[in-house]
Amino acid sequence: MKNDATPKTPPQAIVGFGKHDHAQCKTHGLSRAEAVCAAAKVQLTPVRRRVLEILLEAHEALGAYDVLARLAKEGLGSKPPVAYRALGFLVDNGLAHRIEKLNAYVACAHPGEAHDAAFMICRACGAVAEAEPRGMMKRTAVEVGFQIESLVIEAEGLCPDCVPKASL
Amino acid sequence: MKNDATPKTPPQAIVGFGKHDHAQCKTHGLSRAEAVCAAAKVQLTPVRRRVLEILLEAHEALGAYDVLARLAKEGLGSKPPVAYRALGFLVDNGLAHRIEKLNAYVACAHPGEAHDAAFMICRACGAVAEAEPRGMMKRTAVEVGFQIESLVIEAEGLCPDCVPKASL
DNA sequence: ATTTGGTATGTTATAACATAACAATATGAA
DNA sequence: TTCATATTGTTATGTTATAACATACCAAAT
Repeated sequence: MKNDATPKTPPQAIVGFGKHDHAQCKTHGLSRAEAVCAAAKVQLTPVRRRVLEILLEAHEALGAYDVLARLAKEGLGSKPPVAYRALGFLVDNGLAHRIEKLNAYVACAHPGEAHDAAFMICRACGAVAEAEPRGMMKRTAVEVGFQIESLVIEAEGLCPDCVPKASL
Repeated sequence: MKNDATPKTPPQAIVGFGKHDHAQCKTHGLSRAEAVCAAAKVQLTPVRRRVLEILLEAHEALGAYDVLARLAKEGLGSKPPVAYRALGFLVDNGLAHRIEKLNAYVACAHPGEAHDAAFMICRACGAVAEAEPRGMMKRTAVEVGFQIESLVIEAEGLCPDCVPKASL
């Protein structure tokens, strides 16, 4: 069943930069989240579920206060910790990622257990695409004896849609 | 403050995790900075020079307000913009890097023109080692047509000194 | 049925990080 | 000198984040 009555104007990808069926990636994301939470024996509560929906609906990375503003409009919480805790939960459970360069959050493209990710962030339109971080740093780390616990790889630049329009 | 759990005893590396001649890396960093600024026809003013010294002297990444506090003690400026401008100048000219995960700054290990870098950040002692970001994301980006302008690669974990002491 | 323990949420207050906007001053070139 | 530009100083505010504590809820143990 699909409830497509939510056309949020420009279709900017979370997974990639191309167009995609947004309603589908939202429903898919939610059902994956249900499964992940059930498997991990953690609760996808109304607030957490709604925050994930908000991220899935958004066409770009959202700041904690952006999320909070949306929650507040729906009476789901109005104070920073509410948003930060829900976002923290989603990140901890591999359902969302924090983009350090933007102090913002996006729904994970491959929900499952917590994992590293690499992002390509378009400075022009704000689109964020998730990529697989391959080896790279891992080798360097092993060489020097550094034990990687988490890895942030963030590229900023222009997405395929924006390259042609680039002024600078 | 942030990293007060840091044992101030051992000299922790900026370039790597091993010991090193700290006085030397400081004087070397400063002379490289002179050359870089001369070549780029930009001014290494007293404030900027002192901020670079502060970073070179520090044994860990410093927040802008940490830097500011040191400047203030010396009468070189006491308001946030002073520190942020100097740090911005150093980053823009490849003399320092911003560590997104920490909202903090370190002197660059290979001063020269602006360049990407990868960091290994020890969550236990705050030591930060700079590594060379090799290929990796670049290929993924080319494949999808993303034009990388800047890249952040940040690993967090335990440095070689802290692995043995690891409790968790 | 009550207590207890765990998880989640609500709230206050504040810490920590960052920049816009404008004034004052210094520096260098015409 | 005079103008233009770069830098610094300052005020005010904006933005992001968390500590600390209170309350609500549910489920298992007594």
